[in-house]
Amino acid sequence: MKDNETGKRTKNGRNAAGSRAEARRATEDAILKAAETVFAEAGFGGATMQLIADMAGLPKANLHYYFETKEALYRRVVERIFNIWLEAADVFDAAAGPAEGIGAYIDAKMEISRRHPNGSKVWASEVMHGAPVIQDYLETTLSEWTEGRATIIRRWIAEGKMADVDPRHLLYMLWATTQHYADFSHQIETLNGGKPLTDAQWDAAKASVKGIVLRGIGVSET
Amino acid sequence: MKDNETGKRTKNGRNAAGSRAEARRATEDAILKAAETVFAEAGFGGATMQLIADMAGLPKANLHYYFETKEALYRRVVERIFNIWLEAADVFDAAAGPAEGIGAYIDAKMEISRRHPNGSKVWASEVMHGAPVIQDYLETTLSEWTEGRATIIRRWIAEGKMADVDPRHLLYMLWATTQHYADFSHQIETLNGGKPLTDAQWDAAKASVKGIVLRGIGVSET
DNA sequence: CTTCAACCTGACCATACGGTCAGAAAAAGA
DNA sequence: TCTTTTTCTGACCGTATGGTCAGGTTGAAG
Repeated sequence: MKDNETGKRTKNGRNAAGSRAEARRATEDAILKAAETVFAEAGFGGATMQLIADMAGLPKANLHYYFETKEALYRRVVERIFNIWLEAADVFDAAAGPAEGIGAYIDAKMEISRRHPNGSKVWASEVMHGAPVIQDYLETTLSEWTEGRATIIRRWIAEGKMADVDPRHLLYMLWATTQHYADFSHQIETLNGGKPLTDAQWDAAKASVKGIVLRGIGVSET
Repeated sequence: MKDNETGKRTKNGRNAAGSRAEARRATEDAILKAAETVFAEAGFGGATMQLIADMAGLPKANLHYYFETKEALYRRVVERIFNIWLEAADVFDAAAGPAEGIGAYIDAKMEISRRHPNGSKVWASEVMHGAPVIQDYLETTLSEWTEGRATIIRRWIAEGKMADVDPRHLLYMLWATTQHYADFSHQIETLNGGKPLTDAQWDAAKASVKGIVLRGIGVSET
């Protein structure tokens, strides 16, 4: 490939300014972003390094300079979305009661589905295929997270702040309903006349989910 | 529809139970079942004809005698689960009101998640990757199905039998929550101490989902 | 029995994939 | 400037995959 850009920039023009470390991070980010898209669209088995390289605008061999293997790259993509996923928990912990906590959690997770649909899909795909690369996360971090949140929910129930429902199944319902808008976005889009949800429709979706769930656990919406 | 075989017997009077047509169907079924498992575990891209052949106990070349290509085989697997999926709608239509109809629909779909987890995963995977082979189903059959059920729900709302919720988002919630128990079974299993849900736990899951959803739409459980 | 179509399969093929590597180019350091 | 380190890349390689095919086997029909 030829480089006929102005001399000041680096060859590919991507890392015009900044230190070596910054340039490295920027390239890694570009690769990770492309990989997320390709893995989401084709699955791990269907994705090819060549496709990821093309989408990132790099030669394939360069990918292997930044990420040893396809598995290593995939793992990084999965870890990335898992962290975003976990961060949504913060709103849960800070809440005084279920209306606030669960309502905010639904909002946060719906926002993740909207902003990171590809990451959600990669995560769903990974778990669906038996979590071959993040089984340890499920057994440690996620397990602890779930137990912690279940404890909070049980306390709210004991305090009479919400109906007596099984915390586990409530959490599964929250995950399922919110992730559905990312993982099945194509189906939703098709049923929406082939068009993505508008901002207003996203708000309606959030309101609908919150409305049913909160009423379902005996909490009046705020 | 298959025309009835003449029921003839072989010259030596042997039982004709294993007629040619029956044998063919049995082999096709074995292949489809193996394919469902492999596609569910590895995704379309990760699945190999060799793996499917091994699981079905046939030489690979034999698969191509029954199914022209990998895609054709995959399509048949997807169509199969889609039909099972649609059948669950029957309980919806026969119902007099939401408590009955939606309650029975949840039960039916939870039962599908339990009995056909692999099929559910293949379906989810297909939709997640943009429905490359069943887009037409989404646009025709599923679209009509959804509109029909939405109409029923709107009627129930008009008759004051349930709260005024958006039928679409209610349906998405039903699909999401029930399918979650199939698609994310591995995660649920891990969070359940590494063991599959017992019969009692499945009953609890059903009850929990029905409880929250029905209360959420202002219907007292029956 | 003989015939014939349906069924089955080992061996093979072209392709595409993940990954490697020698060495060029660029940047940093002296 | 010259040297060293990091970054980049075209060309290449071994392997595994989806698919093919010629020829063998089976069993029903006549």
